[in-house]
Amino acid sequence: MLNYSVSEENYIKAIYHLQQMGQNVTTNQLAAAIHTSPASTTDMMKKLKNKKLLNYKPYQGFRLSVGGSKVALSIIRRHRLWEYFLAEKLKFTWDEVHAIAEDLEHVSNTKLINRLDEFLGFPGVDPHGDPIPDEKGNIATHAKKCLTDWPLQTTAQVVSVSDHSGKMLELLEHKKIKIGTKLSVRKKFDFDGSMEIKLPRQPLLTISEQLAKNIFVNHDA
Amino acid sequence: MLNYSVSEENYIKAIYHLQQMGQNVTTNQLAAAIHTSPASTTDMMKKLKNKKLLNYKPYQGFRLSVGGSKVALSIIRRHRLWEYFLAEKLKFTWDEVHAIAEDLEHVSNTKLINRLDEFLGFPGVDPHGDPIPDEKGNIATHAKKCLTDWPLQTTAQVVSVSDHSGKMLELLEHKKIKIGTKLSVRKKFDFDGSMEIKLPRQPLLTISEQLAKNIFVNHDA
DNA sequence: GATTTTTTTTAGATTTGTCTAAATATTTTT
DNA sequence: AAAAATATTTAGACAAATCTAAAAAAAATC
Ligand SMILES: [Mn+2]
Ligand SMILES: [Mn+2]
Ligand SMILES: [Mn+2]
Ligand SMILES: [Mn+2]
Repeated sequence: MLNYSVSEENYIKAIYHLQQMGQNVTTNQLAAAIHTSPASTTDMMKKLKNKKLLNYKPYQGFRLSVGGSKVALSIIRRHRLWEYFLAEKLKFTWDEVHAIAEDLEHVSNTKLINRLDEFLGFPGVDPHGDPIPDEKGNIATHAKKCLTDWPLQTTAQVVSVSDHSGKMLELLEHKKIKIGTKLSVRKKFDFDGSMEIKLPRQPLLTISEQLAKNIFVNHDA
Repeated sequence: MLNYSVSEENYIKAIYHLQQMGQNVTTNQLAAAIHTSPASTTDMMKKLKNKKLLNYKPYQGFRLSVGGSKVALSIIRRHRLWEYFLAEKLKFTWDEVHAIAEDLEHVSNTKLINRLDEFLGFPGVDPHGDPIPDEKGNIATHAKKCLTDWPLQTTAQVVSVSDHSGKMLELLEHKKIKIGTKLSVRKKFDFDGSMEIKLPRQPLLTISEQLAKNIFVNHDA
């Protein structure tokens, strides 16, 4: 696989994430995600189109081509393996790993990444519960659901969280919720969307709708 | 400490190494070391001078300032810690680590590097035997000597090697010489500079002048 | 369906790091 | 001490990635 600049990689990865949720990615969306101007984004889209990483027609938004998706998955693989390394081996907290991995992900040496993967014991998910693509770009798609959409009185297991901030981590630690935690929703209140949840051998907890929106669950494995 | 671009860091590090051996570093020397044109080098020297990292007067060559040396030592610290990680944890061979560390060294997050240092057990030297600066920029200066200058019949210990290529590694492995190996020089031949050396419990070995020039030794610890 | 608003693209500049070719300074040789 | 050779700097250009402001296209509103 060819090599891409740090900028190109950041755009490619951002498009990948944005196109997960919805149709074509728009210029403004991408510009906001990457903190550049829409004008810069258009320039880069032309370039990535030329390199056949992108399907792009002016004014129509864009999607990654098959080749572009492969590149994206390789960047995501690097990012998540480094996140795992930082959390597991260097004892960084959850909210610290993302920013550092944002830089490390651009060191694109295949042998390095595969050796790192092996050293870490081929982890399946990163510290936020997101799956790590394998060398060929295969990525596990566990059908997770937002906690707000989970049926009442049904045991669930936390599989991932979508907010990676220190503030969210503080709250989750206080409530003793982490990736893998089992819980069930006892009651939901329409007034503010808050809910009462039950963890094994713990008193009932109340969590806000805002928190619930950032927690993703699945059936107890 | 401020942040510098990848290019700036590569120049700074190269100057540091070049000025170790001799007086002022010259434009052509540096251009050759970094694989750029002399013109580009002059441009960069002006820039680094402006940033007070360099003492530079046109046509007179350059040396790092105190501040510039600190920056250089911080880059070298990152480089050598990653080299150690790659060799020790990811099982890369000696000749592979340098190229990868050349990229990793530019991820300049102090906390990352200090945690890595701790994780590795605060190693004193990198896989080639070169000392690793500490957080404050202190670097051990063991007074090593080139094997070609070592007195005959005197026990020596290999402390470092200056060629990091796979070809040199192949030869050293064949001769069973590595960092820490004890040896003494039995005989030197003026004709081609070759020498016979003795390792404990091994038959006499002959090595070329070229090899001896890249091996550095010290008194048996 | 015309008008207004929003989105996207284009035009033109700027910064960084690089190059080649030409000019200038220094060093070496005669 | 001139002349020749070498080293260094300057001049001018270019690619990449960014920006702001203006123009053009699309979408939303009336
Ligand atoms: Mn990044
Ligand atoms: Mn993550
Ligand atoms: Mn480097
Ligand atoms: Mn080294």
